[in-house]
Amino acid sequence: MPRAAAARRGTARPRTTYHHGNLRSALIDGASVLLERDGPLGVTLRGAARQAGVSQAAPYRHFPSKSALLAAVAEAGFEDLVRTMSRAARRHRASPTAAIEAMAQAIVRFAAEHPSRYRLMCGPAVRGRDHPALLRAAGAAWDVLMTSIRECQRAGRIRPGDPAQQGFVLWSTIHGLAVLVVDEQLPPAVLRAHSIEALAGYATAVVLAGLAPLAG
Amino acid sequence: MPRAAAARRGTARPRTTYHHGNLRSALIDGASVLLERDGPLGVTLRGAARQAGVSQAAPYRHFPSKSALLAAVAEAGFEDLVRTMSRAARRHRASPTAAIEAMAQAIVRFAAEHPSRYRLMCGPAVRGRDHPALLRAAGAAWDVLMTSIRECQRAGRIRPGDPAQQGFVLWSTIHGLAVLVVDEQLPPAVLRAHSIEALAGYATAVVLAGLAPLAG
DNA sequence: ACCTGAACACCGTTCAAGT
DNA sequence: ACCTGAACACCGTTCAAGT
Repeated sequence: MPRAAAARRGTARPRTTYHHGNLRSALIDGASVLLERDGPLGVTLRGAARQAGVSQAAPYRHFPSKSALLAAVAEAGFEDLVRTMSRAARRHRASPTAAIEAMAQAIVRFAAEHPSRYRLMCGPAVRGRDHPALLRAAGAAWDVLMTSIRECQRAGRIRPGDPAQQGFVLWSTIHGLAVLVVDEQLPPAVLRAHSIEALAGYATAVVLAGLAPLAG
Repeated sequence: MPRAAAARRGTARPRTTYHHGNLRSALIDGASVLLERDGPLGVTLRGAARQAGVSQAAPYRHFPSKSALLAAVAEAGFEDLVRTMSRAARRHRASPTAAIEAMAQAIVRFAAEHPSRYRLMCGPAVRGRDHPALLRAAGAAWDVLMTSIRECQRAGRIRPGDPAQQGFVLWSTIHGLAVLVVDEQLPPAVLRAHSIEALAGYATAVVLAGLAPLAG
C-alpha cells in the first residue's frame, strides 16, 4: 500500500507509481469497492482503474480482459466464503449435522450481506470454465461441505451412499436459498415470518432428514 | 405481424411502419433473439431496435429503459415456465408427489435448454421490485408449486404445517439445482454420472422424504 | 517493465425535429 | 401518435508512444 506508506512518511507525492506488482491487487480492491457501492452493473474496468488512480489502459498490463478482473474478484469472494464456512464448521466439531446447519447459515448470511459479490461469484459475468483459479476457489467451498457430509455418514446421521450425490442436494438447497435471498425472490410472507438464519436452518434440517438412515 | 402479412400479400414494401402497437412485441422478440444468440451480455437496446428494423431511439416510445425491456422478456419467460410446469403437473394428477417430481424436472430442463433466459428471469439485470408485472409472473410459478404442496398435504404424503415454509425448501432446492446447471457449477463427476433429470428427481425425493409425515 | 493518451467501435439515454 | 437523426457521456479494447 504505497498510498498508506506515503501518508505515513508525510510526502506529498501522489501515488503515481504503482510498480512492484501491487496495481493488480489495487485493481481488485477498486473493483470490489464499485461492486459493493454500485452493484454488478456498476463495475467497470475504467472505474476500477480510476479507483486505483491509474489510466484506463493500465489494467491491461495485469488482466487480459474485464472478465478476468471480475474473476479475480470472484475468486477472492470464494476465499472469503470458504473461511466463513470453515469457521462455522469448526465451532460445531462435536456434531457434524450442527456443523452443516451452521455452514448453511453462514453461506446465506454471506449472500445477504454481500449480494452483489455473491451474484458475481456465481453469475454469468464470469464463467468458471475460462478461469481455472476461480474454479479451484469454488471447488474449495465444495470440499468443505463434502468433508462434513462424510463426517455425517461416519456418525450415522445420514445414510451410506455416494457423498457427492448427497452433497449436491444440500448444495442446491443452500445455494438456491442464498440466490433467492440475493435476488429478493422469497415470498414476502415467508420473509416476514422468519429470519434467513431460521430459513437456512429449517431447509438444512429437512434435507438432512431426507438423507437420514432408513429406520429399522 | 405486418411482416408476415406483407409477405402474404406479396407487397415489396419493407416493414418501415411499426405502428398499431406491435413494435413493443417486436422489441421483445428481438431482445429474445439476442439473448439466445449472444447471452445476457449481448442483449442491447440498440440491438433489439436493429432486430426490429427501427431506429435506436424508437424503443423509448414503448419502454422507459433497457431494464424495462429485459423485464418484459423475463416476464414472457416466466409465462413459458408456468406453462411447462402446469403441463408436467397435469400429466401426474394421480400422484401429487409424482407431479412435484415432474415439475422439478421440467424446471431444470427449461433452465438447461434456455440458460440465458433463466438467468435473466432470476438475475440482477431485472429487479422484480421495480417491475410489478414480472413479480406477478414469478408469483404464478410459485402458486403452481404451492398447489401441489397442498395436494401432498391432503394426500398425507408430507406432514401438516405451513405450506409456504415447506414450499420454499422445495423451491430453493429445485431453483438451486437449476442455477447450478445454468452456471455450470455442478461437479463434473456428478454430471458425468447422472442426467439432470435424474438429479432433479433425486433432489426432489430427498426433500419430500424430509417433509414426510413422522412415522407412528 | 510498466504506464499514458488518443483512438475505435460500441453502449444507454435525451431531445429536437420530422410525418 | 410514433418514429428518426444527431448528440452526450459513457463503455471495453487496442496501440503507438513515453519513462
